[in-house]
Amino acid sequence: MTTLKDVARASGVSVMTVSNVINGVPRVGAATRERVLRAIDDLGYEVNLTARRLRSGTSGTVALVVPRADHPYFGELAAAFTTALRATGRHLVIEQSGASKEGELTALSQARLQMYDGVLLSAVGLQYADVDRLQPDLPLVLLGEKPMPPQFDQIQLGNVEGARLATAHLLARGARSVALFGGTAAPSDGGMQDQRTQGWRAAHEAVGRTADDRLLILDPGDLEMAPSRKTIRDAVSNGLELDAVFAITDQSAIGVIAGLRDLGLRVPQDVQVIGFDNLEIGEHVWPELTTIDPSNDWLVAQAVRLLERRMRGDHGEAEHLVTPVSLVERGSTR
Amino acid sequence: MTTLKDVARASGVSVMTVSNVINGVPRVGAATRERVLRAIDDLGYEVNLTARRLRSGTSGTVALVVPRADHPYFGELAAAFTTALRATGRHLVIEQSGASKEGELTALSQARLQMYDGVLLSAVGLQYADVDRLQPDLPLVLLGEKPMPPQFDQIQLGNVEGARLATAHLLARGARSVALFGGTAAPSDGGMQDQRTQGWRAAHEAVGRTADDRLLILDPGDLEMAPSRKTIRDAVSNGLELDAVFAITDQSAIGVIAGLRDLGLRVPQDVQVIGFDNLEIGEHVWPELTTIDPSNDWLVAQAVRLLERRMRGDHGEAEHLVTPVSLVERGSTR
DNA sequence: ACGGCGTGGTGTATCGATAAACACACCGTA
DNA sequence: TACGGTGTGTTTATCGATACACCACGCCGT
Repeated sequence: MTTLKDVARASGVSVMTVSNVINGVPRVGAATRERVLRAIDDLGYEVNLTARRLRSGTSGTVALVVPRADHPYFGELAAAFTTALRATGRHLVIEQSGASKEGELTALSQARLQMYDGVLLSAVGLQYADVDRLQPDLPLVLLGEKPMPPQFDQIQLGNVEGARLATAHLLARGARSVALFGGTAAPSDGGMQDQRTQGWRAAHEAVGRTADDRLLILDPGDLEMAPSRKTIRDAVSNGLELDAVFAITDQSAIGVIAGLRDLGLRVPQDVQVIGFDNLEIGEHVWPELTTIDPSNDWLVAQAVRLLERRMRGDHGEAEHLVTPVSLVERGSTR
Repeated sequence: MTTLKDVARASGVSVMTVSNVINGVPRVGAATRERVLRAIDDLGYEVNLTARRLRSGTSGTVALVVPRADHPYFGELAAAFTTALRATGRHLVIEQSGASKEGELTALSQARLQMYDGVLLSAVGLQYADVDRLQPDLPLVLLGEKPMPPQFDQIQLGNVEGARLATAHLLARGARSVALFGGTAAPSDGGMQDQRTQGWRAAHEAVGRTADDRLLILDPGDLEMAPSRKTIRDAVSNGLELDAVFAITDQSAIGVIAGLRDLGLRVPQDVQVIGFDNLEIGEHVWPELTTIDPSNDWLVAQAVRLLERRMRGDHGEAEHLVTPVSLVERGSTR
């Protein structure tokens, strides 16, 4: 590998001058600059970023900590962040936390280790207190789904509002028994599933009804398609009567639709289904999936903006944002 | 940030001794080691990987260069690699090349820049000669879909065989006009699309027929769902007669199925459809997608194995592997 | 003639970790 | 007493890039 020293020797100047040429420092004469540039070209020199990083104390890399990288929602998120960060010349490294507190803490400690310039943390297992203990100067944006310490920037999806919108849509379309797929029985950590459950209840109350807890179907395991499919099938076979399902994620909604089809039920004629996330795939499955759009692009743009601000050293007031949500009506509801 | 120096000062020894304790070098007395470990604990010291990297000349990261990170196939690939590499303590960075030669060359030059320990390159735009020029000691595994210089390790999907299998399946199920969606008119770069087109032709010849070039529908743009859907719709509306489609990827197959449905055609009764990639989603859409399984897990495992070998400095003969493929029969074919 | 100043460029120390050579006390043995 | 070996630590140099202080030189005005 060729280094500054090689270039310096080849062009008969000091390493410092070469460094200055590379960084566009104006105290280099035109002739010298010419000579150095030619040498750089001849030798095919490229800066060693590791060295530059050590010197500057930055890494040019941002970590995205997610529970599972292979879930389509996080896949789309990761791709969007990769693109958004490239515009600022930074790289994204994905850390999988396995949705556990330990995994997330490890990732954060790794974060210091790797000298990431910033961290985007999709907190699932971490609690308020865990995050509260973190050094407050770490450029960290919480994509948290639950209440988190105010000293950190934070962007939440409009979970309650989105779930309310979804449920209200089903009710408005004549549904009488709106099951909630993937909810939580009792509010526990205030996380995403809690919030969407809350929206489901709120929508019922808004029309003077009460959500029926027997229609609350618990998360069958990471909300993946295959277990979701089996779970809804078992629930309905066991006599659960429903004419609509609000599935807490698009991924599980696709599983739910598959499960209903296994039973010979038609969507939306027999059972209406609505999801949450607005995955690209939802537009092309059959029936096309009605869903809630959580404005992911907006979330990504804001997260990058906030992170850039922190990475520039701004220690101003933390921002707490909630994404706008909207209903995307397609064929899986009437 | 606390450094070795701080720990050394706190425990009254030299930095080198601290370093030795951390790295388990056995030339440290038990009492001293105790003292140092306590200091490390007290100060919450963690090694600075950037410095270690500069010193050791490695980076602990591997780059995966793909055309588009947001395509589900590459998403699944990236997640699988992230997991596989974590087992060896390494990180994955995803570089998007935009499927262009320039993008891929930039990524490779970046690769040197970033001092990646290795590169997994899904070559689309690069030609034989471009890759041939690369320094042969770069730990590089080509996930290339086309013929590449023999000095590099290379894993190809069983494209020809898979496409043959897919087409043969359709023919065996009584299809008379098997369209190829996303093929290439004339072999150009020997890439994935050429190879799968070749398999489509081969399957026809194997049963004494000749593939009809009017049934060859060109790639409408990155094989994404929305353009695929529109393209198949236009083709059929314009009078193209077909009773089966081999879509070159699952992603486009899902678009094709949606497009056919737009026209009121039933899958598989009116038109059978088969894909290629065995994406997880294919199992849960309706009709469930018949497809070719390219053994992705096998590919990932082999790629990591080969890369590890190179990163260990092995300069032995390069391996050229082809993944085994198999037919996954589901509901989109009869 | 001489101090002052701008231009162009060079040494030196530093970021944090580590390999390799070196220092030194202590022991047994000839 | 002299000498080699062993067990523990320390010093020095280095990875490659860069911040900062400093220096050489020519030109100016007084």
